[in-house]
Amino acid sequence: MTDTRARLVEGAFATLRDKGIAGASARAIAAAAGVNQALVFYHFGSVSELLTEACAHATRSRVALYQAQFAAVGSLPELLDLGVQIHKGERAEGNVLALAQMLAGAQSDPKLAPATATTLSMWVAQLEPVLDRVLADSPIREFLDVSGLARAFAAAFVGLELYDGVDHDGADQALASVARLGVLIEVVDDLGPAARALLRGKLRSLR
Amino acid sequence: MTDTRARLVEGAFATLRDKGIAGASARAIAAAAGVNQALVFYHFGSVSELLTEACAHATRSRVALYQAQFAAVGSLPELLDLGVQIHKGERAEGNVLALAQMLAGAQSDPKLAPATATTLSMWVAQLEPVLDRVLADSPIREFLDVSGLARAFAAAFVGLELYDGVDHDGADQALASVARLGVLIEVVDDLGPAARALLRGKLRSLR
DNA sequence: GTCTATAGTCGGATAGAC
DNA sequence: GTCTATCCGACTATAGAC
Repeated sequence: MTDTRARLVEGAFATLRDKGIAGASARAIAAAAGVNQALVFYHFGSVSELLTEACAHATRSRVALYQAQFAAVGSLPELLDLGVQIHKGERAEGNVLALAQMLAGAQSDPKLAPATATTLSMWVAQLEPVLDRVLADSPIREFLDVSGLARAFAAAFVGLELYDGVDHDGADQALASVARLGVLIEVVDDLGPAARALLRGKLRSLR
Repeated sequence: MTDTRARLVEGAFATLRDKGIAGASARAIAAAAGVNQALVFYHFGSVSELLTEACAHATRSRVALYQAQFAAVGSLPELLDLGVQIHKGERAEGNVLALAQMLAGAQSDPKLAPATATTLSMWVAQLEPVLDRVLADSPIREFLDVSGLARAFAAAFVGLELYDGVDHDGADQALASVARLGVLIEVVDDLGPAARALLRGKLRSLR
């Protein structure tokens, strides 16, 4: 990737993060990148395409960063703790916020939708096998839709990030309560063979 | 409220829902309301203030609509079912989507933040007492932060709504999996006195 | 209260010099 | 590949007629 292209991609991401989708104009992006405004159109054709590229690039690098940590997770509480940790890291970095802005923009600009869906699915793809793994021994696993849960968690994350922007304390409280929910499930899993068999039976009867 | 004011409030909401925060200009809103563009500024001073008013008004009326249903909820699965139902109703109506757009806009326009936080807290205020009530007899209640959970659910809802805009099937799957999670908690609550006491003890030791 | 008209700014996008 | 210059549409906001 040439220097100018890279600067534009970086500038687009920073603008999306700092000024939101409503403020991510070609001029604002070019200013953040320190290049001429016309180059946005020369290199990417349109602002939407540049934003698409920026979002994909940023997520690729962040997902790669966390891959090892996802792989090291061995229990649900650990996974939720990693989630809290990622939330805090990405809040500072602004990655999830940028994704949220893309999601908001995609509701009315169809050109942004495919890239946004792909970006979100990159996080889901990380989450799903881990969730599958930590629930492997649990009696509740066959009752749950792991793939759906992974999607729900990813979407909830985005919502929490947006919430954080208008009520920081409230969002922190919400995040902490979710982390506690993980411990709860772990405890249930650890009730002993009798309760475990009872639980399994009850769940089976409900399917 | 005079006719013009009411039309503008209605038009602002519709524009926010249909064109997103990036497309909610004074001109677009006035066109949707069928009134002159200058009247936005005469009646509300600025677009931000009109959006603030529109969001508050829409949420007030929708929350009132669901109040009876919230009051009738007697169990966690019922609450989650109501959540799914509200999600589907509001998806059609566009209320949660409008809130999501306000949240996205508030990240970069501080003038929108207070109204957005208030709007979200109106949903949380509905949710919290119900959550408190359906968990009243559960051994897990004293381990959970009900207020935080209510906030997490509200934020997750917003995230799911945004997700829905770029991947309808994925969002539906996510929503269904969350509803199943409720049944799971109910089943755990219903394991019998022995397992219940055991669970209570384990949770106490973790506090 | 409502309208027209308009000032002034910012936006996407392109043409053409270098 | 990069720049300047520019077209033209859309925007916020206001002034002033009615």
